[in-house]
Amino acid sequence: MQKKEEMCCEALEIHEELLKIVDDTMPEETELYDLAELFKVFGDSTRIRILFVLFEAEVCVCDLAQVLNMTQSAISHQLKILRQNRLVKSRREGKSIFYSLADDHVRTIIAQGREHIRED
Amino acid sequence: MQKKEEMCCEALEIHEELLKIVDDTMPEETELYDLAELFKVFGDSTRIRILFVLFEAEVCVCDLAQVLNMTQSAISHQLKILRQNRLVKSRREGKSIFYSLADDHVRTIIAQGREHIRED
DNA sequence: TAAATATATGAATAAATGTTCATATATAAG
DNA sequence: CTTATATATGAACATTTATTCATATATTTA
Repeated sequence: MQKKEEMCCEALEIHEELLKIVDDTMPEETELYDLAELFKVFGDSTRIRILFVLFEAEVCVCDLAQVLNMTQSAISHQLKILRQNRLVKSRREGKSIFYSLADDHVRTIIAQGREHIRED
Repeated sequence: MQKKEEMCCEALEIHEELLKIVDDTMPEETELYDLAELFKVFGDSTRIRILFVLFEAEVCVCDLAQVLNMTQSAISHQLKILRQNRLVKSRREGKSIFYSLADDHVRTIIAQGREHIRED
């Protein structure tokens, strides 16, 4: 018999079953961490703005900075985060480095987010 | 003629065109802010874990706390954020309050995130 | 080789965020 | 009406994070 402190809502059976289901379906600790890490990247309006620009064209750092009216340094720092999470890729052309979207998950994720906030 | 400081990458024409496109397609400031706000909610592994539990069942606060091995207070604080962003809804039943997913965007967004991190 | 341009990055600072602790609210039971 | 149970919440603290500033790296041009 369980101790009182370990019980909850007086619903012991449901609790046991829930534990089993969660144990079966909950992703590994590292995957949960990586998922949260990925969504953190989308959780900043500067990075969102960068992504919206890259939806339209391949753009160099200095154009991004000008279009978004931010310093080159701030943009570079954010591009590093986007790069590390494989949301964008880069390509050198002379002195400039051009950035573009890495894949289409970015578009899907942002599209779903927009749908959600539009539905109130 | 533009001043030198305002130029960039010596590619003036492309820059002008980019400005126009971005001006046409970039969402309003408030939408960008709301989007970032929404993704911030997904950017915490505790909230992600809560959502994974709610993928499987409607669960009361105290069961969530036990299953995730966290304090009731911590869970309640996070549920408030999930509620405020309409990712979960709640229903009272006696002394307990049961939480469930608000809609299916949550599943889609998380599924896309998982796909992204799995593709390296 | 030296100067100019484009980008990256480390350190510092200010702001945002998650958890804990104490406590408030709400419902049910005695 | 008093006590117990379930949940919510404000304040405090520690951690994370975005921007700025100064500077480093890399490429092109003179």
